[in-house]
Amino acid sequence: MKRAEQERSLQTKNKILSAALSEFASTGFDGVSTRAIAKKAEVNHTLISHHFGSKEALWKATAKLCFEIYSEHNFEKRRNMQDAEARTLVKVLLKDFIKFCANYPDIHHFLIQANQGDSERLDWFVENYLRTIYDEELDIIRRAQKLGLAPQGDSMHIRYLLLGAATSIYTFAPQFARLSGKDPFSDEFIEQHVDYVLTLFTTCAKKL
Amino acid sequence: MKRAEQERSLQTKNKILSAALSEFASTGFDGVSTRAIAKKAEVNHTLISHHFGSKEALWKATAKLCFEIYSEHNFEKRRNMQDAEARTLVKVLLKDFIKFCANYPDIHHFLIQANQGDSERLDWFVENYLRTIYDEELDIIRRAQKLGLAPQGDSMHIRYLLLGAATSIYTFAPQFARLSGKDPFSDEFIEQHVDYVLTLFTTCAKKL
DNA sequence: TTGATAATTGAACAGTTGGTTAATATAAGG
DNA sequence: CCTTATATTAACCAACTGTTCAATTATCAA
Repeated sequence: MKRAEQERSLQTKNKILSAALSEFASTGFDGVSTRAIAKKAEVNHTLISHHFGSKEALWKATAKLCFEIYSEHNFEKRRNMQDAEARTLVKVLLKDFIKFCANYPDIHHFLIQANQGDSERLDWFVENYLRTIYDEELDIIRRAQKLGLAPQGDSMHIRYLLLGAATSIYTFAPQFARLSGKDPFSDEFIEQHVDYVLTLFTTCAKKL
Repeated sequence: MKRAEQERSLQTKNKILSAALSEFASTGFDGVSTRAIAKKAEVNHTLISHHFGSKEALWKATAKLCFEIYSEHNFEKRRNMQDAEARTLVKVLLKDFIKFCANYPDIHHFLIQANQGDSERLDWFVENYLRTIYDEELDIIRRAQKLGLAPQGDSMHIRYLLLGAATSIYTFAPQFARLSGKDPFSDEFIEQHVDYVLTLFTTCAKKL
């Protein structure tokens, strides 16, 4: 008779996962040891093998976590907005996307590192999760384009322009902080950042 | 009686440096071994210690190389354009910046990794090179803003928007290639990319 | 050509670190 | 209480780390 998974187990797994996200994000798969992850998670390092089987499996679980955080975040917004006017809806979605980039920089870092590392892992990630996400995102971009809320052109290309504009200041957060003396993670800054990016894209669209 | 450095020595140093740039760019300082760099450079691994002294010193030499590539590239453009009309000059400078991002993605990756790694190394980099570069860049951005070639607002912030928009598709090049089936490094694509980014920024500026 | 110096090589050091496993101990559930 | 789930400890052992040193080869000034 199997026994249900204990609450305790879930907690350790979550501690490990969030440490893994942070570590994989900063140095990539090869740059991080499972021991370093365990240390950050304040957990015995053998528990990684025990709960996830292998480092590779932990990485995949972390990738899945990225996807879930993103999806959940997105889903909630959409549900709350389902009966809004199309124009308002799309604008809120764009705004929220930018805010998400600012609030969850580790997810973006994780993706960057995945693009530098082993190509089989990237293949797996693209086929299992990224393709789904991007299909949805391209849909939003296209709707934004029709409503004059994004520049015309290849929607995939526009997506990367938006992504880059939204994230670059966080990819270079330590550098930016040193050069400007500002804290890019403060609430006021994030609000201002959202305005900058949104203005850049929407006013450009109107003009075209 | 000291003897001049041999041509042979310069060649090995350059082989090591360009391998180091590529390796540090993809996995960062801690993620790469000097042996891996030497292998990529097709050079005996002890030559790194011999020519550069230490891994740390090699990293700094690589950082300097990034700066030099960038400066040289910039300097040449400006010299060729010095008697052009201000508007044309700034437009060419922006265009060239974007093209540079597309053509030298490793330099951008190197910077990304430097922002994830040890903070003392980043300090050193910022104070010795980055601050100089950014002063010049902000100057160009401000001139572009005055001429209506870039959106209004904090010039440092605008700079990061531009940087992100210009580089993101190359930061995610493997992913982008898988999702779109296109080669972002082809000449036609780069031309198109420059158009997208430049249009995004300049038309937005006009509107404001 | 030769002697001195620069450049390269191969071997080795002296640890550290890697992921994983197996045996043992503790906690929780039925 | 007894079984199962979870956590800990110890250990393996191969691979890798940055660096040093003596030995070799290449190059140039004299």
